[in-house]
Amino acid sequence: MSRRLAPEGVKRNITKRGYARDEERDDAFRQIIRSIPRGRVSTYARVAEAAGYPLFHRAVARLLRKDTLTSLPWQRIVGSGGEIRLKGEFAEEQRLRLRMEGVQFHGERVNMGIYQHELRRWEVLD
DNA sequence: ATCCTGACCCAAG
DNA sequence: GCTTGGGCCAGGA
Repeated sequence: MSRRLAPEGVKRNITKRGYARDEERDDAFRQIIRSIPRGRVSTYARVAEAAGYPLFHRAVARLLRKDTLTSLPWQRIVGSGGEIRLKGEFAEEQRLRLRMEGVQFHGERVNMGIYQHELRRWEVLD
């Protein structure tokens, strides 16, 4: 069976909790993140929006911080404008990983004009 | 409940 | 170009 993530009718854009299971939201994020191919990148905000949860960019960052070991290509998520948002050695690790995938930088930033991946707005589960 | 902080973002200046 | 302030959501103290 399949279902749309963030189905119609789910309330969004409101500041109260509890309108969607956090786990459901995180699954939506994981789907989107895994859809980014090698050598391409996307941003926190775009992942959130594509998953059906605009304004939840910070939640994407939280997930990546906590969920690094679940085979997510975390290095492919960067800040708007291609900025690396990790700090210190972690930022270096991300740059290294991206460069190994062939992503080139313009100064400190990823060249988004070339490497930004156009995300599909929804994904099918199962 | 309040306060602080963060792998965020964007409009202004 | 960069810096700032305000907005955003959620987790932890």
